[in-house]
Amino acid sequence: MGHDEQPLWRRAATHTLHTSILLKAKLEDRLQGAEGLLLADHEALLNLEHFGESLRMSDIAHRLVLSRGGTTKVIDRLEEMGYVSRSSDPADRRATMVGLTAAGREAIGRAKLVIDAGLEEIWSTHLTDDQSIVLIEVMDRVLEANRDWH
Amino acid sequence: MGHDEQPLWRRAATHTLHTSILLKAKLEDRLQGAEGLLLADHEALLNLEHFGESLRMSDIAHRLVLSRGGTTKVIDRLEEMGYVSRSSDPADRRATMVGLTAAGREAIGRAKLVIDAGLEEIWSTHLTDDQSIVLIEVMDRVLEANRDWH
DNA sequence: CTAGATTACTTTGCTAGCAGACTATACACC
DNA sequence: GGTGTATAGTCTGCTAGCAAAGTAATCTAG
Repeated sequence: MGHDEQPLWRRAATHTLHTSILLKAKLEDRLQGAEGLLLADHEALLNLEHFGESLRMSDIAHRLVLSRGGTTKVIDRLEEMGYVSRSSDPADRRATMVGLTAAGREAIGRAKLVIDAGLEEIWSTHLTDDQSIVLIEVMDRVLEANRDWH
Repeated sequence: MGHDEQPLWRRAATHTLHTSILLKAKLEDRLQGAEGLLLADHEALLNLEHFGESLRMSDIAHRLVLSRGGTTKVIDRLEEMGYVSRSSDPADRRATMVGLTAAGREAIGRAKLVIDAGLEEIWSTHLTDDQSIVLIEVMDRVLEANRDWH
C-alpha cells in the first residue's frame, strides 16, 4: 500500500472533501431530527436574521449558493412552518420580500443550540486555535477565489 | 460589523462546510461535463482499482459511505456505461462481485486528468505545504472520530 | 432437515435541488 | 407611448440518494 505519489495539496483536497461530506450529513441529520430543518433552511433563517430580516428571494438564493427554484422551495418550507412570511416589494413589484416571523426568531434560537452542540461534538475537541486559524484562512481564500463560479 | 463572539473552531467549521459544499459542486460539474461521471461513480471506480478490482456491493457501499440502495444505482450506472461488470460470487451466492472492465480502467485514466486539473485549479495555488499538512491532519482526525456514525 | 434469524442485494416511494420554460414586471431606446 | 430586452419569481420535469419493504441465499438450533 501507499505507492501513491500525490502532492500534499491534493491529499489535503481529497481529505477535506471526504470529511466535510460526511460531517454535513451528520450535522443535517441532527438538525432535522431536532427541529425538522435542513441546513439550507437554517442558513436562510440566519441570513434573514443578520441582514435586515427582509431580503429578496434572489438575495437569499445568492447567499445560500442555491438555484432560484431551490430557494423557492426552501422559502415555501419555512413559510409553511410559519417561520418566514412573503410580501411584495411596493417599490419593485417583481420582487418578493421575505421576512422573519416571531416564531422564526424563536426557531433560530433553538436551532442554534442544536448546531452548536453538533459542531462542538464534531470539531471542537480536534482543533487547536492554530489549526482553526489555518482552516479559516484557507477556506476563506479558496471560497473567495471560486465564489463567482456558476 | 462582526459583533459575533464565535469561538475559532466554530468559524473554522462553518467556513469549511460552506467552502467544501461549493467545491464539491464545482468539481462534480467538471467531471460530469467531461466524462458523464458523478464523484460517487469516480470514487467507486477508484476503489475497485485500488482494492483488488473485485469488490462486493456492500464493501463499495461502506467505502463510499453510501446507502445500499444508492450503491445499487451507482453500479447500475457504471455497468450501463460498460465500466464495471457484475458477477455472482460462487462461494456465497447472496453476494454480487463487481469488477472493472478494460473500458473502466481507461475511464479512470481520463477521469483522473479531469479531477487533477479541477483540484489543482481550485486548490493548489491557495495552499502552502504547511497548510496542506494541517488540513490533512485535521481532516484525518475528524473523519476518524466520526466515521462510525450512521 | 427444517424453522427461524441473518445477510446481501434490489425495488419502491419519497425528498432535495437543478435546469429550463413560463409569467409578470421593469427598464431602455426610438 | 410602444417595443424589445432584462430581471424576479414560480412551475415542471428530471436525477441523486435515502429509508424501508421485498427477495433470495446462508447460517444456526433443535
